[in-house]
Amino acid sequence: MPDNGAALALYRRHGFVDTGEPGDPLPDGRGRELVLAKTVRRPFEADGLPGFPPSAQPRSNNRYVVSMFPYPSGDLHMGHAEAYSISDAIARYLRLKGHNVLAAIGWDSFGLPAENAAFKRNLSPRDWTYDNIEVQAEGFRRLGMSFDWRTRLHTSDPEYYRWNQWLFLKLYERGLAYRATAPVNWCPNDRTVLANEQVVQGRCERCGAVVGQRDLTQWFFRITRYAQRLLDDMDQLGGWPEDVLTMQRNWIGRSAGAYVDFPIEGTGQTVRVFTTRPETLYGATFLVVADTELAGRAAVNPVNGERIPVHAADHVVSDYGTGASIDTGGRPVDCGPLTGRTVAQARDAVVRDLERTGSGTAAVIYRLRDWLISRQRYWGTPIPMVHCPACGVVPVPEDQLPVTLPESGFELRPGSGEPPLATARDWVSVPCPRCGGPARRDVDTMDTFVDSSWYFLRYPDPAYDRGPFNPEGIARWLPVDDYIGGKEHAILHLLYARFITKVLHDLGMLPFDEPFRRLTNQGQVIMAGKSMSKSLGNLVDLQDQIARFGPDAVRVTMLFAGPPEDDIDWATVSPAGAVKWLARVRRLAGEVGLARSDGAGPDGAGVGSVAARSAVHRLVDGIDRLMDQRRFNVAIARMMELTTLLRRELDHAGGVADRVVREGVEALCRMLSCVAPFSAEDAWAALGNEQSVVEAGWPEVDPALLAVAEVTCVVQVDGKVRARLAVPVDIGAEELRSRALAADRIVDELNGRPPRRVVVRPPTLVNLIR
RNA sequence: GCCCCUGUAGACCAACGGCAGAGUCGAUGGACUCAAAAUCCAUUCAGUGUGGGUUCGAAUCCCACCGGGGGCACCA
Repeated sequence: MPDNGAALALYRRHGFVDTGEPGDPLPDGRGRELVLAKTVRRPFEADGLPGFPPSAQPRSNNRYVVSMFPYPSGDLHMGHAEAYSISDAIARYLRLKGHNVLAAIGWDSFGLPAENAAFKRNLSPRDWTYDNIEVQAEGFRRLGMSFDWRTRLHTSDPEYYRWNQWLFLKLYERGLAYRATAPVNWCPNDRTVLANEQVVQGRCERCGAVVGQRDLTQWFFRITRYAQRLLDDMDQLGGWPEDVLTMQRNWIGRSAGAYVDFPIEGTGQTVRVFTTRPETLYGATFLVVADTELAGRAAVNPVNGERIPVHAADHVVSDYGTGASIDTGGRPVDCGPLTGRTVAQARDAVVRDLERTGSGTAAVIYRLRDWLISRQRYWGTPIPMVHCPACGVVPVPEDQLPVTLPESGFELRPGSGEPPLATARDWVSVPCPRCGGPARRDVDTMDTFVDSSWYFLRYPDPAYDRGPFNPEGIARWLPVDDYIGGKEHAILHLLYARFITKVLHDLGMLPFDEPFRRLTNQGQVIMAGKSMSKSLGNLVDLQDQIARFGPDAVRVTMLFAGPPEDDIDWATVSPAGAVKWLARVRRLAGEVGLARSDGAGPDGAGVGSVAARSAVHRLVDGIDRLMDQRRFNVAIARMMELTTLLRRELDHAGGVADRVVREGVEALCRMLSCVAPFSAEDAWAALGNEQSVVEAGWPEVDPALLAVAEVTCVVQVDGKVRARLAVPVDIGAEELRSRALAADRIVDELNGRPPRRVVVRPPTLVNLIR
């Protein structure tokens, strides 16, 4: 624990005791949050779960919960705590509801930060990465995350990335991986390729030199071939937030229109233009091209033979559409022979005409670009290709995978401008798989988005060695029921994962073609309006918060702050408030548990009130629905309400031995275990239970108790409340109408004049309009 | 510039088109205490960004504007 006297005092006042490591003896038996870690861990680390590894469990009762896996940049931070508090609440809820749940964890452990850190501190990217993973794994245990640790995988393990290479070969076989020239950021001073995030305002992040562009031949995945399916299959994504779907739709950017060829006078050349508005071609005023070569000449409009000028402008992007555009001056359809037709008719007519004369064709284009996967980096998956002077580009045979990274004998930041792997001379030289002659390995590594586009398929059996994933595991768990992650991955990661899933589906390896049924976004944790990040400084330290308030209070604070997708400003929330609530629950459970062990509460005493019992059951039912809707903030508010209700009932009605109170406290502990596992476990044990609360199941609701016999009906006059009536819930419209009209206050109000209109909405509302 | 989301007490957030308040924090008062802390109880405060519209009835649906957040962008 950090030296923080005042906070620690608060923590102790609420009954928490710093008992050190789990397993240490209890000093006084009151608070034992930290000790309880061992209780909470047990079912998920040692005993195993039904249906894991893949067995005969039916898919129908299995639930697969995945949070976007972490990058091991250091210790866990506030953002991790939020994301995994959400996924853990879902996993624990589903377990209580009787599902077999696979809650997976792994690490996205390739990537540039490892290389940067290694270079700066002169150590190996591998050591830095795996040390951080251990720190994070321990952090997750401290937070009480109920992962099944047997899913654990690291994308930087050769056993994992060999399947990236396998995947690459499959895409290559199907014509979905190809080489093309593309520009990269190039720092002339460091003589190295830079990632976009290493370019700050056009300058190299490290040395400040102006970054230029350099053309390199690189590998691409042909995601554009799947553009239409990626768009169409969004119909299946009813469990996704609408705004994420909108973002993906915009990113794909489908445009339907036509290509039109404009002959350029005096050159014999034509310029091809894409337009979404072919019906406006009659009004074309000038042509705009990206390159300056043609400018100043005249183009001939193929629809009417008019001569129009050609301008050059740099706003025309050469790699979108055709690199040329047409300005129609916004002139309307009623030009030339199109007058009087609808836009759709005019469009069809123009396109037909263009196709007939051979000067154009209907076309659909997409904003989406192919996926450039080559990285001139070390800490990534080597691209499994060999360049042979005789045979050209040759794939590494599958049985020679994995192509492992060299451990030594290379430069991480070569001054020559080569990629790091190019300096691993021994590693690079390889006999050509085809002719056996001397050849060179591809010296680039893959974009880490490749790693993350299929990892969720491997979790059910991460040691599987006969393919990228175990088909039985797929049959038992996939697709992912609940996927949780930040909106910063709304486009690229999710689009790539959808793409790769479709490719694997087309390879006959997956029975589905959308990987994630339901997506929950979490917002960011910010501090006093400022976002936290490595570069800006982590304004709030997770470990410090845990030390001050305990893991449960941190989790509850995260979930209670608002809807999951909203940002949390840590300056506006109160972990101390969460501590108080958890302590209240524990006191309740302690008092009720003590009553039993003391033998207090003689039989027949404290049978409890029906009204209180009904209220408890209604709350449980409501919390169930709220959890199901992932509305944790409201669910927790209801749990707090239940806590208050039970306290009142205990103090002023039934007492400690009251059956309703006991039933309510037990239900509360079970539900609480979704969001505050340590405290719930503690309170559950205090009630005298031997088994873990996670095995207790979700509290049963008696439907008979949900019904309320009597409700308050509001009687309005001209929309203003004038009277309230206690009425039976099943009251009929006619009966309610006459009772409302007979109410004293209403009789006075109407003063003998009958209302013009009466709106009756049984059983809660009557509105009289004068 | 285009698209999406969002504006509710001092703060964070609730509210099937039907009584604006479930919950939390803060503040205030009380109980307990020699006193304080902790605990318990109670109270306070908004008419829902602004202006229109639809409706018997609008925080909720529609339109416009203003503020905040996000996505795309000289994208044809």
